[in-house]
Amino acid sequence: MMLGVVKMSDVALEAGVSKMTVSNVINGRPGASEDTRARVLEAVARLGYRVNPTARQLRAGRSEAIGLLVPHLDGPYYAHLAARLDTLARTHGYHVIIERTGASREGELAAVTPQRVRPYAGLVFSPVQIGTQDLHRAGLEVPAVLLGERRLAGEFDHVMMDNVGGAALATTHLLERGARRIALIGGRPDGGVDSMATLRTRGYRNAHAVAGVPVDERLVVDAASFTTKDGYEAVMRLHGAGVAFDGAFALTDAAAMGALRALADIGLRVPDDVQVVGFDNDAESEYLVPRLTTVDPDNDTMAERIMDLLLRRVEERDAGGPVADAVESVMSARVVVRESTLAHASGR
Amino acid sequence: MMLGVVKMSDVALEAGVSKMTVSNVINGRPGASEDTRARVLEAVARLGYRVNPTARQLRAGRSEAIGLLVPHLDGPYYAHLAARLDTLARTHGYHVIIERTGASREGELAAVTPQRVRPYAGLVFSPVQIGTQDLHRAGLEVPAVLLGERRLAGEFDHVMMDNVGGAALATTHLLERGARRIALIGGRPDGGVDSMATLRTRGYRNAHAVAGVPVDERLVVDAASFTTKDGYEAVMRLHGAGVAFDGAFALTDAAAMGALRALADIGLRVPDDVQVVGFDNDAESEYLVPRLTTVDPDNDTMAERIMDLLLRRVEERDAGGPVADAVESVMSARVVVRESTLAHASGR
DNA sequence: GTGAAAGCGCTAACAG
DNA sequence: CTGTTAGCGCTTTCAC
Repeated sequence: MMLGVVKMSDVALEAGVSKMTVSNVINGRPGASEDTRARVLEAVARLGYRVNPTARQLRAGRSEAIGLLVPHLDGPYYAHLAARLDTLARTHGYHVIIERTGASREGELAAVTPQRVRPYAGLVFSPVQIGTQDLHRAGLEVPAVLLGERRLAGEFDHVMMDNVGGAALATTHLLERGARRIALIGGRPDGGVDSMATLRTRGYRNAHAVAGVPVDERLVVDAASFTTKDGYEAVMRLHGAGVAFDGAFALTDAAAMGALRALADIGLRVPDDVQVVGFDNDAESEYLVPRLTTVDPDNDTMAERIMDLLLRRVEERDAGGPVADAVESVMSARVVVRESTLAHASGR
Repeated sequence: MMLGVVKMSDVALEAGVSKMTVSNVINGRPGASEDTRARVLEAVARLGYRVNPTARQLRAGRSEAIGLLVPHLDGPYYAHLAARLDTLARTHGYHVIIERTGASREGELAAVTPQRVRPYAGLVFSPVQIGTQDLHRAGLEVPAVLLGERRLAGEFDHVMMDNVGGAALATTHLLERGARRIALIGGRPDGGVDSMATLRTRGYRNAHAVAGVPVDERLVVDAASFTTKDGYEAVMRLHGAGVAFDGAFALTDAAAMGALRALADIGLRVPDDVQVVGFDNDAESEYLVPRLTTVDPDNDTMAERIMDLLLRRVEERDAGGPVADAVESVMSARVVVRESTLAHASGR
């Protein structure tokens, strides 16, 4: 049980070989006799040697850490994704490290600077503010998979959830159950750049158009950052303004939860007076009172897809071969029907 | 806009000085004329130079990253803590990197190995399975603050929430509101090592003892990992076994949420038939139906305390001076009264 | 099959 | 005040 840090030269000494041979054995490179290999491994075990990732990286640029850059960890969404990605990564000898960008432009730019990103074998990045141009300018040096709401044409693999489609599904579900005045909690007008909010708003409008139901613009209310509190306040504002509604589509389950609470305070029954649908299928949504109908964006499949693409890129880079074209992958969403919408269609 | 990575020698060349001078200027070390300093900084700006943290670390062992080792990110608890710590760290030029240990012994041991820990300036670690001995054996080389449920005597600073006291407060609150048969959702018998569950269970028993109310052991039901699902199932088991109760203390807000849902399914009204208290004061607990009375462990103050202690240790180490004794700090909890317990005491 | 030399980008220690 | 030398622990290159 020697004290101090054991380094490769210690192992070399112990095994009676050179550092280089130790390095070769440890990295599973060919060109070492069975005998030597065994001696080295034994020395490694005896001394409890572990490579120093910092040194390896300085020299080889390699590491076993995958960076996950997320705007925040407030809700269960990114936390769950992180857990999922980490589990997948570990089956391949990597592990995931999470960094918050704070959802600000500066935060995101800082997080993708070469010196912050270099320690990672690969990067999973969910950009909120910055676009392909910034990313290109930042000169991202490590394999990356972008993740997010917006379509980001460019040189990076990109996995998106189907925001427009999922929102349309949710809205159509409400329309089919007889709702005609559907509040959109967290809705946002189409602006310069797409975001989760503008895309889901688009889905809401599309569904109305298809069904031939007009949208009363007063039903579209913003909800700052889609938290429970924001959802609560949005419904309260709606009620305060005297806008009547018989359905509510909240852009997130968290916001839906706040909306449910607000409806209870107002004295409106769910689903009898107002039917409610959320988006995300958080684990908790199944246990709300009433249980929440929601859009399941299939995050588990999404996580698998992300890790798949990223590891492919990492290997591709290690192999030093040609670089495949960027892939764009859109996950498909589905509606999970629960108590907050009527069990039976009430005509149409 | 030169391509490739700009290194310190490039800056030195550009500024007409040596690498060492560049290093001194960049690190704000004294001993550089105003003139030189200006020239260097200008060159840095012109070339867009940024230090390579890997190299710096290999040489100096220093970094600006603080590692936060948590068992999981399932609930809002650690996610919120991470956000809080990160915000605090950034005001001091550090940033927080989160790693999941998976709450397993192996996961925790792996996370604290020298090579995993070395990249950090400091460590915040919430151990679940491993104890002071393991930590000592692991030979933690970086300043660390332990965080957690259990009392961990030893060489490390330690910030704890008041599990026993908080649980006693919650239980006393229920007793004062007239509850006499209080289910303990997630309760666990005192075993070899303290854990969040055994400590809160102890508080529950203490409060009963003080009030002179006996505990019916059938009211103490385990709840695997204290999730919403676990809370739901625990109450259902209780009901299935025909155990009556007029109060419920859930070890976490998440479990309380599941308990509320189960009570609704059973047809018991909260707080009229059963009064419910949670623990954590999650942001969502205020928006549940009914709003949840809960124990607020004062996580924000806790985060400040943690960062405070850690940065002090980091500076201490940088200064190379004597090492101060380990500090143990227990945060104090309070009860936040909401709808899930009766607004007026009903005698006693 | 194995090893010696060189150096990744940076900084501590000392010399000037 | 500024520069030179050495070396952190590892891997790439190339010789044996």
